[in-house]
Amino acid sequence: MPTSDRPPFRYTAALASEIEHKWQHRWETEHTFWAPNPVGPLSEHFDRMAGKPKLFVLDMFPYPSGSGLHVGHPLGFIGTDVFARYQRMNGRNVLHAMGYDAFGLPAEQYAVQTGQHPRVTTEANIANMRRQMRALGLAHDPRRGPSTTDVDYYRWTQWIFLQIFNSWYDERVDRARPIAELEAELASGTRPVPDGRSWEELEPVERRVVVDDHRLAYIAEAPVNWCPALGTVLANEEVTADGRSERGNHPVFRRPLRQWMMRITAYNERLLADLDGLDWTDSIKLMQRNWIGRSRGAEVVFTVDGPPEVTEIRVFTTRPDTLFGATYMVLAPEHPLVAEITPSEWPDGTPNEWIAPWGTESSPVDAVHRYREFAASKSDLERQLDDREKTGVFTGAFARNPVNGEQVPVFIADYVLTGYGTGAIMAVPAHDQRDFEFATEFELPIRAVVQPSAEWLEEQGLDAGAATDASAWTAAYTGDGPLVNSAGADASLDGLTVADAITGITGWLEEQGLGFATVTYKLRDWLFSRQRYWGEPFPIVYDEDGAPRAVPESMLPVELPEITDYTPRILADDDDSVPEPPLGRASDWATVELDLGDGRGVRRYTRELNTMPQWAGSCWYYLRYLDPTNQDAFVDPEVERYWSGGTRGNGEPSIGCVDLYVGGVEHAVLHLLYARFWHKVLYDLGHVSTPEPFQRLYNQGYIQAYAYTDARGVYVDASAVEARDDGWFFEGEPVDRQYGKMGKSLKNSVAPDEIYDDYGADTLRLYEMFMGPLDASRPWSTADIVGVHRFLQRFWRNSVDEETGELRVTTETPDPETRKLLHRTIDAVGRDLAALQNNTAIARLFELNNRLTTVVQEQGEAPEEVVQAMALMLAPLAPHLAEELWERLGHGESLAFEAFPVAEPALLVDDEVQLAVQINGKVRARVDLAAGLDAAATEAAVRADAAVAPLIEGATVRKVVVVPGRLVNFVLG
RNA sequence: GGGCGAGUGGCGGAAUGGCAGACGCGCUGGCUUCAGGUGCCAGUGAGGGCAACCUCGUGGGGGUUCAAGUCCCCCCUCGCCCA
Repeated sequence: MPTSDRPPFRYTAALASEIEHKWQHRWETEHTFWAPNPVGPLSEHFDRMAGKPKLFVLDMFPYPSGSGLHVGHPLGFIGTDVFARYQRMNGRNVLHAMGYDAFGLPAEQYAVQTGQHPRVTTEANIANMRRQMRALGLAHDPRRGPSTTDVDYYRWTQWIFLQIFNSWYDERVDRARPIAELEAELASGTRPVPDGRSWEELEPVERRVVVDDHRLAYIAEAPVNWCPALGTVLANEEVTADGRSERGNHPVFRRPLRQWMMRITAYNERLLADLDGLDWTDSIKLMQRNWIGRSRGAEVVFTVDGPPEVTEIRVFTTRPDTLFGATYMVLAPEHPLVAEITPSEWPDGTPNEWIAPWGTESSPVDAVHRYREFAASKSDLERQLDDREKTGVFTGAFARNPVNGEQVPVFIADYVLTGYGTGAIMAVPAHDQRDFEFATEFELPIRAVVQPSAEWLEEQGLDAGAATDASAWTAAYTGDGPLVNSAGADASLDGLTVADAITGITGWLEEQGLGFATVTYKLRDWLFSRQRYWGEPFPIVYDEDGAPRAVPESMLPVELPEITDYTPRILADDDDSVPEPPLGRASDWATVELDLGDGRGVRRYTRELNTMPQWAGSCWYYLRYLDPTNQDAFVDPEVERYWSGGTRGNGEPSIGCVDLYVGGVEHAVLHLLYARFWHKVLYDLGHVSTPEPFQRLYNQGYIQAYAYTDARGVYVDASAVEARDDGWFFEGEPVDRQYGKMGKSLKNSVAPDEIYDDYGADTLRLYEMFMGPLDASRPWSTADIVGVHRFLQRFWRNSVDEETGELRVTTETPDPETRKLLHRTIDAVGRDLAALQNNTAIARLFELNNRLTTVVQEQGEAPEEVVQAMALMLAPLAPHLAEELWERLGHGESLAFEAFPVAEPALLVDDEVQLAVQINGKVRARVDLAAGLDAAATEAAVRADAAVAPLIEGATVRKVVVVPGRLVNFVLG
């Protein structure tokens, strides 16, 4: 509310709001940011884009939360908007849009509590977020904002699932192929049936099993993380290190269940190799590589003697060189051979401590059973914690070490995981820390086979005698050294280095048929089903033979049925509880009569009752942005080709679809890995034209905020805390200050709406971009906003009379100094915006505006040349104010497509430069010289300078370093 | 424990190996048609000096270099990822 003293046309929150609403409305009604496709329904005005290169800018898909946006959320959105607007002014056809990743637990949990259908909550949340986004002035194409929960969207999620389901990975050509081609190869005999029989011999059901075993989406009985409280299974990544659910912190149990899996591991090598062609930071690439976890090693065959027959146990080891040091073996508790090798009686002389923790009175079978139950209560992550006490139990079986025929006891222990390697290890306690701890716990022999360095022995306080005798060691030695104690009847490794020993023993094992070199990966197949309601239904039905059958594409979408109770249920209230998916209660829907078009006519089927995980919808949304209204395809191939590929920053061809992808580092692994995997499948099947989804990835930082706790440790409303010299106070009481993520729980959220009310959206945008580099996290400070607001206010005042609202610009040429600064600013701002360095671009604009303020004070008017260029430079950052000034300057059209100003090169060079003159590296004088002098002329001129001459007079100049245009350093002797 | 990244005024942050602290907040002083948070101008790393200037200064210690916030080694602290 303007008070009497406030000029009527001052740039206040009220005026900003008026301008912002006006332009948001104009952009919407004039379709300013509609990015035309080359063909199809969204191709209107494509001719205007003829010859312009495309640019696809993408933000990570937001989840529409019930509490709406706080000021931390839009940081990346503003960053991409500034970049997109800048590139639009540089002549690119820019696609920038925003959809919603709207399936997921919060809406469903709210539904469980209130009975409100998740769709109602979800749509209200989306509407609220759209309103908040629109108020930010983001230049999105509003036609391209799907939600994963739209039936028209998840229809295509289901379609992609079917593509994956109907594919297999052909190792021979290293790509996915349609499953029909596999069937043809099996039928023709080009490809043998795995069990050696011929295709003709197989019953139809058996044929299905063979084929289903190859599919990229398949059903498997697998140990999963079952979370009864959430009523669903979780992916490993959704379970914390202490065995609880990441969401809600509920206990999680290991449990074998029939689940949908995605064969992402088929793509291990390509997911690794293709990272090389992406413009991602090294740290993100490293995280992906670590997650895939490729390691070379050898598979070695150990044998367990008798009854009834010899059993082979395959172990994977990265250290086959230490084979002579293997003094026991460990199988994962879930290993399928455990039951087979476990005898009914303990062998004579079994040490008590091997079985004691699980009951000395028991038989091996009992002990193994009890231990397995114990292990099932632990998550994979928990089981791998180094500092955990090692637990395990002796199975009663002994295996034979292939290199020396030694008998070694076989244990099961939860530090060995089924999913990694072969689920079995040879334990070399002397050279593996976990094995060492286990061996110490169970008093197993520890045999040194790699001689430690003298340095290590000294650190451990051991004498030289301990080099080949590990009995006194207190830790495993994992370094390099000559092999010792490693001679058998047929092979000796003694004296070799670790690397040579690995090569040597691997070769020997291969010759003997006892092992071979191999590679394993940490990455495992992706658990793809959830026992939830609010997700995409699988387009899968089962008939009486139990095999999954695809719902034909023509019958998509398979819509979510209406139900009234969303509560997860457990069918039995004990350890063997089985999840009952909520969809099981939609009995009309769960059983269906269909003609699958397979020639068998209408039959009765039951539907898959699980739903897809939230990752599914976010795996491909960027592709739907390209062609969101297409009813015949998930994206038109021509449209996809148009927006994909292109040129990288370094001029090389792009292998990705999206040119710039901005989002938080928390998605560094899972989302990016899953999306890359789906994209590669689609690529193999010919549905997309690039092998990768995201060419350039940029991780924005976070806006964090201070939070305050009172004497009880309870968070208090941060906005009501006042800072005094002696600390922070809430309602007069002292409080403690902490620093953390902005959010409801810390009571430190600031809503963008508050900032619009006090300053306007342009100020908020500018502040978020100015407060630091986009990739750094920094604290929010509402008090600092006034700085950028003042800048906008001053620029406005420099251009528009605050009393009359009239423009106050002159067409006269600005003075030379001002022009020079203008062109330097243009040069710097252009470079900064292109490099996403919006903070320094804004600082340059401040400097130019400060100059402009002086000019206006002196002359009463602003040079139009400067105002016009500044409006254009400000357009990506504070678009509403820029548009308003542009219009007042007499332009009829939006400046969204105006060319960004270009600096005149002549004005970027100085005719005179100031050089620093250093004596022994310290600045002692400054000298003004004509620009462009070479080193010799510079030195001569500097020596001749009156201020410099006395500094070097009489001294011996040992060396002179001249950096023309910058400095001269005299090194005196 | 391993890997990656970061540490610069009271605060947010600038600096192709070349004059540290751009720009903004805050603070100090002043101006105004002003009671008041968002008007305007100037000053503002620390210490010293009336001054021009001088000394010190980018987490700590060493090194490379004519020259180091920047490169190398060790250490400390924080963050993230992995174990």
